[in-house]
Amino acid sequence: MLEVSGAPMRAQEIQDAADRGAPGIGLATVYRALKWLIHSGDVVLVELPGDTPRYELAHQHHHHHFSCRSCGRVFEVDGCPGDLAKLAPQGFAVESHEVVLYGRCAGCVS
Amino acid sequence: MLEVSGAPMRAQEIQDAADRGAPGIGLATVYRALKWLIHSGDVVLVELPGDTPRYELAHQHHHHHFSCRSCGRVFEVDGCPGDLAKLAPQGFAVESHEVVLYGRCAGCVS
DNA sequence: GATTAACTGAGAATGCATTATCATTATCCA
DNA sequence: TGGATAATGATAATGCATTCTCAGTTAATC
Repeated sequence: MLEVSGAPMRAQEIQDAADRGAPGIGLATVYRALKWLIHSGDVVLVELPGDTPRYELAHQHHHHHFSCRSCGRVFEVDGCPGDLAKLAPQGFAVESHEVVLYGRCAGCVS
Repeated sequence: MLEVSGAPMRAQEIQDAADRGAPGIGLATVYRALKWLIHSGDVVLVELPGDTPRYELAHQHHHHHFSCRSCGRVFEVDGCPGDLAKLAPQGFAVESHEVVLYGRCAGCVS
């Protein structure tokens, strides 16, 4: 009933996609569905610096994101630099981290 | 004329600080000054996921940020995990990256 | 000191994502 | 089929950072 592509989508993009399958879907309905899905843990809010909020299917595995400066699309990145706790100053307790890569995606590099 | 602490500050915080030194400073003036300073390269806009924009003095050295979940303050972190280009999928060109650590700062850990 | 130009602060206006409102429509069950 | 209840869509309202507006003030020039 709610199609979420592999990449994090903006609420507006989700509405567009939903509207393509079932014309007449309102933004309010999209937000209502997102509210549920986030609450149930099926969807996760993804906020990248300087970008409007996006939503993606909740994955079990830890991952990060790649933002293409050319086309604006956001991709998931499986790898992780690993232990970043040692970067923090003495006495700081690191509980989690976010990594965002910027550059050009395969489609925009060529 | 514009005092910027070691940590990235919100526009509102900058106004508060400026107002303390020279009462009557308006937000408009703060934004006008920021516009200049950013344009001249002396100040950099720092956007952390899910947080309101902050501004910090432009440093030459590459660094990242630590956001304290307890007190909300943001600190600079000198270290860097290094080469993150290998995390991206085949064919993706990584040009830069952002790393944000979350946890508790020294003051909030104790 | 008078005139002009540049700057300032207060508050209105804007843009945007999100939420609330509410009349309408679909669903369910007797 | 009818009536109660829940879901929906359009749109207005909200909250927020930021920009615009404009009258008043300061600074600069002659």
